[in-house]
Amino acid sequence: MSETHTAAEVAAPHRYTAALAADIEARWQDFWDEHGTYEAPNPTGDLTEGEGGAGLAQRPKKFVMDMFPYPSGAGLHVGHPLGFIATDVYARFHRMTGHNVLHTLGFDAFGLPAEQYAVQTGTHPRASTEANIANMRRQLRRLGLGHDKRRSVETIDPAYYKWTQWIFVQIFNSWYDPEARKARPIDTLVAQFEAGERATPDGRPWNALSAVERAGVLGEYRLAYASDAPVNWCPGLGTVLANEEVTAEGRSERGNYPVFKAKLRQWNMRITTYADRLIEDLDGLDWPEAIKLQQRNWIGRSEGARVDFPVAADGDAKITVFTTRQDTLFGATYMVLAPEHELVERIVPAAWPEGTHDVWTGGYATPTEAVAAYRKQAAAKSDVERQAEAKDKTGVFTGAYATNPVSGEQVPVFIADYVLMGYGTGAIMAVPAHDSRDFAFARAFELPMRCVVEPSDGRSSDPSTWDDSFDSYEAKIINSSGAGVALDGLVVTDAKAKITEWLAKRGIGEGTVNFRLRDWLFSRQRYWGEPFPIVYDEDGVAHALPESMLPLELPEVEDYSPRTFDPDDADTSPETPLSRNEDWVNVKLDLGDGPKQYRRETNTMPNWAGSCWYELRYLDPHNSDRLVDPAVEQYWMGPREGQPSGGVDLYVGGQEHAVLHLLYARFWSKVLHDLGHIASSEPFHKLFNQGMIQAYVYRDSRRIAVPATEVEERDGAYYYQGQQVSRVLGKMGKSLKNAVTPDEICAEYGADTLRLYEMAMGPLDVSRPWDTRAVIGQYRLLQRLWRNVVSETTGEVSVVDAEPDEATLRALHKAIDGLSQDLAHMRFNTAVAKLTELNNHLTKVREVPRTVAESLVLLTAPLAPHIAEELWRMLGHETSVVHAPFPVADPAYVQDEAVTCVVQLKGKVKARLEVPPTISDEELERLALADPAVVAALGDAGIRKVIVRAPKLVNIVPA
RNA sequence: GCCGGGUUGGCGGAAUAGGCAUACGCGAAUGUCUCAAACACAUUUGUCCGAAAGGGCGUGCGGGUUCGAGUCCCGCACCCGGCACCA
Repeated sequence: MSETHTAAEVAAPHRYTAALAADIEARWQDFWDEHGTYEAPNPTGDLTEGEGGAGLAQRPKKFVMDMFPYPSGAGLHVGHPLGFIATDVYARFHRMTGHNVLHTLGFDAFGLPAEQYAVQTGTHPRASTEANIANMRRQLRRLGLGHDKRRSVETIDPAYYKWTQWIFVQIFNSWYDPEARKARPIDTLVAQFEAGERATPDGRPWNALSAVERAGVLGEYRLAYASDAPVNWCPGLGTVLANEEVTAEGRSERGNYPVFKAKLRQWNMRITTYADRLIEDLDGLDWPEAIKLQQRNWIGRSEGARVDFPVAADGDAKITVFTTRQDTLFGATYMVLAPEHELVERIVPAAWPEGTHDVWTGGYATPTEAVAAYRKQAAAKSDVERQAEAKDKTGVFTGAYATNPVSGEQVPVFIADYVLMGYGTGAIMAVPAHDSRDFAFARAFELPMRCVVEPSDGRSSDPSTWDDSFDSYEAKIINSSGAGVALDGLVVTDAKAKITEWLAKRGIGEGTVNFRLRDWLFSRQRYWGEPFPIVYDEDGVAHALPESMLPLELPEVEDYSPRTFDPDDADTSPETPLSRNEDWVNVKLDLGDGPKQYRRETNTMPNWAGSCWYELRYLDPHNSDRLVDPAVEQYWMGPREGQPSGGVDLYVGGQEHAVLHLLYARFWSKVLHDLGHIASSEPFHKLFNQGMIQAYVYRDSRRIAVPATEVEERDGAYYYQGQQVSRVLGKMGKSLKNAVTPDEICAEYGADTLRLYEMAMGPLDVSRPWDTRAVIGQYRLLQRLWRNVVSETTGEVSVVDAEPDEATLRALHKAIDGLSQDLAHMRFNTAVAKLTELNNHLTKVREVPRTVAESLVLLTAPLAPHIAEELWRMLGHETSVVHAPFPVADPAYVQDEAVTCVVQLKGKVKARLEVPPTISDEELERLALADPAVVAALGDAGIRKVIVRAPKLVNIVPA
């Protein structure tokens, strides 16, 4: 103790202060670690021990999970732990209501930032990542989060990524059987080929194919496959990216570099085979509708038809289009191929046909020149430019004509970049009268339009008079009769069905479903990721490593930095850091047919890989024989009542993962389920998106952020070093100079105060601004709580062994009831408010009865566990409050003895009556009409009607 | 452009199921304690009129349903998020 005691310290030497909080918190954090307080028992395996391990079968379980953090070098700011605190409160509440609760936290530690940081500072990514993890573990421990530390995983741990690689091998060694609607081992497909049940592409028997040919055939089926395909190449990052990692502006999500299309040999996951199931199974999940919708939109299912248009000059060639409006086939007056479409070379004639319109040729002498020029121009265009020019349609005539299969009409074939190679078949039939894009193109190129859907908005049926196309699903089809089929008079849906059937009968089309979703590009030209468990033999055939060779550890290399290029130089190609280690790349292995020379795959997996399945490893983190013990997985995640697909009971994280991580994880889950490795077919049953904690950003006249803590407010304006600065709400972060760390708040008030503040700020799913000033409110609450149980002068427990009075009992049971419901439904902000109300009530009671104090402490425990443990111990309990039973409300005290009934006159409150809650309507009406204030307000006016809602309301309507 | 979410005091927010608008907290004002300040504690705090009693007005804007609307319906404005030439 120092010499200079403040007056308050002298007057109240045992007040709850930051120093006392720090002492309490450190002690209990040590206690929890020593006693394994948060260890949840498994039904079998090495983790059957754990607090409350007995009677596993009788107790409900709860698997509560956060999206695990990426260990950034900047450490945590107060925004990061919001979700962690929420799940912790939720987990603690469920422990106290008798659940076996699994709650832990790992680290998603492979990925670009660690590597970029490592390159900048010259440290190995493992070293910087481990240091970051250690720092974050320290910061998180300070918050008193009740994690089962035995179960924490790190994706960079070889013991962990052994199983990431193992899962990759499972996916590589399977195919999707559309009949069974599930993934099956690739052997079952080979068996079909061998037995001749399934024909090879060229019809030869399976055993007549060479090993290379067989590998090629199987590659068309494997769920993980390498292929040459146009991919997103980002020279600035030196790697290729998944579609999901490219922004709408055609730039990289990380780093914001330009992204180009380049044809490269890359690994992919056949996620498209699961498109339907990924949509269907959303129905059984308890997810925010907004997120489900985003996933549905991303997968983008659309029903339509494929239709073949024979090329007029080349009887064998046909252009297959995908359309959702096959009912408008009679209105198709031209066709468009994507510029890259492979049919283009084949159909282009030597010369322009007789009478070719001038605007169609682009001013070139021959179709070949025109097409080549347009292709070049289109390829050079970035996605940004392409979108900016979306309204100005460009294109060029190929010189070829195709035959409309229903009208027999010859329609010109164009190429134009408004048709995308990656969607549908890369070719469309253009119906300018009923599609706005085709309409714009037809206007620009003076192409004919035919109205085949009767306009229902009063316009004429002559498209030449229109400003835009007409689109309706309720309208009737017109002008659509021809060779063998007539659609006139049918509404759109009926016309679709009829024409689809007709096309199918003729073998020139069929009803089909198309998806926006593409296969998932799975390889990266990076060092800091999981190596692929794949080697290539001398013929270039890929082989998966057997389980006995896993994990395939990430080798040391001289230079782990990616080869990056001028961000704008599209004519570059990636170089993998792993390829620089020749000793590692070239290996002699025995994969079952004797030692042979192989070459390793030198790409690494994307950073999503490790997060696609980590929930499973939490369950059985040390199992070296299996990914997860089936009995353990069944116990924690198996399907059950109301959770048809099984999964984690609660998963909390940010909205930014709506499609990426959540879609990938669902896909892996389904494959593992199909192959019989897990009982659950969805990883996360309930998903909750927490909002962001925002912070004010102050900028000076040069728009540069200034340190937020040094800004002063005067008369509604803000000043930094005398200069006025602007204020906007933004993200919290180091670069914006507005980050507040949990460490500083813990130092000033303690972790319990921080926890309460974050929970009290507002509903968990809403974003709101951080306000350091307001934190003190929760500090005061804890001081009041402390004072309600402990004397500030003696430090002794001050509760009395007396019966609580009626009002206190009602306040207590109301709080118990309110907190029970609020915590169960994750309404943490109102839970804190109710705890505050109870505390405020007890502050007014001179002496707090022991029984009430004990309940108060139990109610506090999920939210502020340290102070609750300390008070629980001081009240004489030997065991931790963590597993103490949460109080149960007595309904007799939840309801008020007297209810305030409002008496309204035409909806305006005129009087209040204190009445018993059981009062009858008749009695209440009598009382209300007799009330002097009501009589006075009513005056001479008669009564037309009286609405009585006993016991809360009477509304009188005067005549 | 399309889809989704939102708009309540000076601020964060509360309001089962259409029934007392503003719980709880911050801030502010006043007071107690203190030589003083800070802390803590107590009281007040939507707004307008009024000395008060009391009254008027109030949940983004305009309309509607209803005895009664922050809540339901129609139209509009603004803000935030997602998707975006997807055939």
